[in-house]
Amino acid sequence: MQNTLLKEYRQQGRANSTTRSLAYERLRRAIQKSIEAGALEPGHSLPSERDLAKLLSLSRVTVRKAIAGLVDEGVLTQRHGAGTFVAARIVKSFSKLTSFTDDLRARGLKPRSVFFEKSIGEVTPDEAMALNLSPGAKVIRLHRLRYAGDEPLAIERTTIPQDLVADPDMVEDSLYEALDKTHGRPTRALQRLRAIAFDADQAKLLGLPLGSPGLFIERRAFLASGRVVEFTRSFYRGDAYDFVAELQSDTD
Amino acid sequence: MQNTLLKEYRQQGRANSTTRSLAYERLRRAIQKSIEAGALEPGHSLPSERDLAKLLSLSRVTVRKAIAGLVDEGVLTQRHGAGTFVAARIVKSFSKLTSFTDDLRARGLKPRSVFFEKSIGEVTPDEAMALNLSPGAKVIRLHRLRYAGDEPLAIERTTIPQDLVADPDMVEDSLYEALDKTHGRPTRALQRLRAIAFDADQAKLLGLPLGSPGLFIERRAFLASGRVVEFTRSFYRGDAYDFVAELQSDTD
DNA sequence: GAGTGGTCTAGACCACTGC
DNA sequence: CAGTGGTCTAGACCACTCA
Repeated sequence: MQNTLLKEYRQQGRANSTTRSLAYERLRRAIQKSIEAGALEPGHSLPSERDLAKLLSLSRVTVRKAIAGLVDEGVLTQRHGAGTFVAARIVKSFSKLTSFTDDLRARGLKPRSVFFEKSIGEVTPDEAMALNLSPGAKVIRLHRLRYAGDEPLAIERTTIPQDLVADPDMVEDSLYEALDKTHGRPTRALQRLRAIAFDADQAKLLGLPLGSPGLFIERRAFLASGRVVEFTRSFYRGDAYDFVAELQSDTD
Repeated sequence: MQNTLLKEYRQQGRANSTTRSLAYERLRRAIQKSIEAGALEPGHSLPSERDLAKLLSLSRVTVRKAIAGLVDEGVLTQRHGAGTFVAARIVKSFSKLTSFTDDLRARGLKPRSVFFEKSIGEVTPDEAMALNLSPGAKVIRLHRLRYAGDEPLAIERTTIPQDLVADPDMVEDSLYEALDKTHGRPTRALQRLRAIAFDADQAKLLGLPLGSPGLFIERRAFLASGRVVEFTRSFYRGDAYDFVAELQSDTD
C-alpha cells in the first residue's frame, strides 16, 4: 500500500525525463496508479497527509494539493478528523461521455461482463428509429450483466449497426475499445435517465431485494460524422452510482 | 477598485459575530461582491496576489486559495506573468438539459406549489458551505410539494441567501421568476443526482407506496459573478421525471 | 487523548509577461 | 528589467473523529 505508492511516486519521476515534473502532479498520478493497480481499494484509507509528506519528503501543503485534485474528481473523499479514503460510490459525470470500462478502471475496479446474448439480427422498428437505420438492416445485439470485480453493477442491452463492428465477438469488455480499432469512439451522445424500481428478474440478476431503486439510462451515441453507433438501455444499481451534471439554466 | 475590495472584505468579517470566519471565504465573497457591484468589470485585472496579501494582512497562500475557487468556477482567469482578470465571458462546455419542469410547461401542464415552510433563519453549517455564506448570515428557506395540476411530483427544500430575495413571499411558484425582478437568473448550475427509495413520510406526501423509486437531486445554482443563489435538495417521483442530457467526449 | 483533516503564515525560488 | 503567477517548504493552531 504505502510501498506501492512510494514506488509509483518514484516511477512518475522517471517518466518525464524531458519535462520538469511537478511534485503534486507526480503524487497525484502515483495515487491514481495505486488505485488502478488495486493497491488502494475503494473504501480503504490513504496514509495521513503528514505521513505521506514525510514518506515522500514533501511539505504537507503539496500533499494536500495532490489530494485535493482527486477529491474534486470524486476519486477520493476526505472526512475531517477521520482520514482520506478511496471513494466507494462511483461518481459519473452526466456531461462527459466516458466509457463504463474506463470509469471503473480509474477507480481501481475490474470491469467484467457476462453476456446473455451476443447476436446478429434484423433491426426492430424501435431500433431502426433509434439508430437511423433502414428496415431490414443488420444489427448486433449485446445483452449483458456488467460487474465491478464480483459485484454486479448494471444490466445493459446494446444495439449496434453491424457494418460498424462486423463481428459481435470483437466486443469483449468494452464496446468503445472495439470501436477504437475500427471507426473510433463516439464524440457525442444523448442520454435520458430516470429512477425505477427493479423487477423480480432484474433484482435477482443484481442480487438485490425486489423493488430496490435503480437508474434506467437510455443512450444514443454518435460518431463525429453524425452516425449513430450505439443504442443502449441500461439499468444501474442506485446504491452504487452518483451522477453529476453541470448545466446551463434555461432562459425560460 | 482596491478600496471596494478592502471594504467588502471587512464587511464580510462583520457578518459573523458569533462564529469564526475563514479568511479565504471572506476574500472570495469580497471579490464576488466587488464584481457584482461593478467595481471590478470583466476584462479588468485584480491587484496582484502579493498586493492583496499585504492589503488584507493575509499570506499569499490564502489569497491564492480564494482566487483559485473563483478561477475554477470560471469567474476569474489567470495568466502566468501577466495577472488575474475578471473573466470576459464564461466559456465552459455545458450540457443542455431539460428538466421535467420545463417539459411540464411545454406540455401545457400547470406547475403549482404547496408550501410547508417559508421562513427566514440563520444558515446551518451545511447551508453556509453550500451557499458560500458566512456563518450567521440570514437565509430564506422554502419547503414545498410541487404539483403538475393535481399530481404531486416532487418534494423540494430550497435555501437562498436573504439579500438576494429579501422576502420569502416574493416566491410564488417560480423562484427564478422572483429572481428576475432582483439579481437576474443563475447562469450555471451544478447538479448531483442519485436513485433512492422513498421513506414513509415522502411516500405519503407523494401518494405513493413506501419504497417507490425516486430521484434525489441536489442543485447549486450560480450567478455570473460566481455567487451561489440557490441550494436545493429535491426528491422527484421516479415515474414522473426524465432527465435528458447531451454529452460531449472530452479530449482530456 | 492521539491522530486526522482544515486553515493559515512567512518566507523562497522559478517561469513567464510586457515594457 | 521589474512584476506577475506557479510551485514549494516548514512550521503552527484549530476542529473533528474515534477508541
